[in-house]
Amino acid sequence: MQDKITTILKAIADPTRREIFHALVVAATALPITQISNQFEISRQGITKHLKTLEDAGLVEINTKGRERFCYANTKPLAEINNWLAFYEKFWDTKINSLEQHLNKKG
Amino acid sequence: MQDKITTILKAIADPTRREIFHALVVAATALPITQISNQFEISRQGITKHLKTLEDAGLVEINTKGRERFCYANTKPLAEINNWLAFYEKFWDTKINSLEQHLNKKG
DNA sequence: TCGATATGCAACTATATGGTTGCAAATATA
DNA sequence: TATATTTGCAACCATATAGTTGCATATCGA
Repeated sequence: MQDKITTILKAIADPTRREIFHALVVAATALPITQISNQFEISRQGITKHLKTLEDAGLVEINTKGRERFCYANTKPLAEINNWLAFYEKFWDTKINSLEQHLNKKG
Repeated sequence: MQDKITTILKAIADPTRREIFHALVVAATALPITQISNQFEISRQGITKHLKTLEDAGLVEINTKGRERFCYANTKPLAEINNWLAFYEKFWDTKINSLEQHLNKKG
């Protein structure tokens, strides 16, 4: 389907998913789905879908115990983004505005 | 509409847009739209749409000169992502797997 | 002035996405 | 065992997204 970095970026590009992810990161413990969905306005099924997307990106891991499914955040895949950003960091302040360069050259 | 970080993340979540952005970053000079679209398989209008999305995120700035529109990359908005990531970096290696913690507690 | 080039706008299509509801199945508990 | 709880699956809906084509307009250069 799509590459790893795209999957990760799409997962966190949605504000609701970022909220879910954040809630899981700051939680001291793994949380079952219903308990997560209680913290949000949208339906449990909506939450489940978001969790699936986060799981596909490796940002959430889910472990079944009895009838419950405990979810916890895994922040490691975010390193991929950091990695992607690293290349462009070089340009953050040092790069001379290339348009101006261009226009100056041409007059 | 949506907040800044969401706009930026959505902009770079698309692989084609990341390619366009990359091409502009590594270009030594600002590039007119047609010249950019020559580097890609999709139509010029497709490229224009992507450029609009990147522009909305502040990742591309466009300057008209005559009949041409020169595009150049601005990497600075990426700092927002770096900022967002910073919080979670704390958890990258130090965090104890919270599910295991939880399960161990319960037996 | 006339033709070629660069672009924007609008309409359209197909598919992805974020969300919903209803229902069935599995597990826990009284 | 009967009931309540947690969940997954499937169908469905509305909107967003990625892409297309056609056409009009503005500018450049001969």
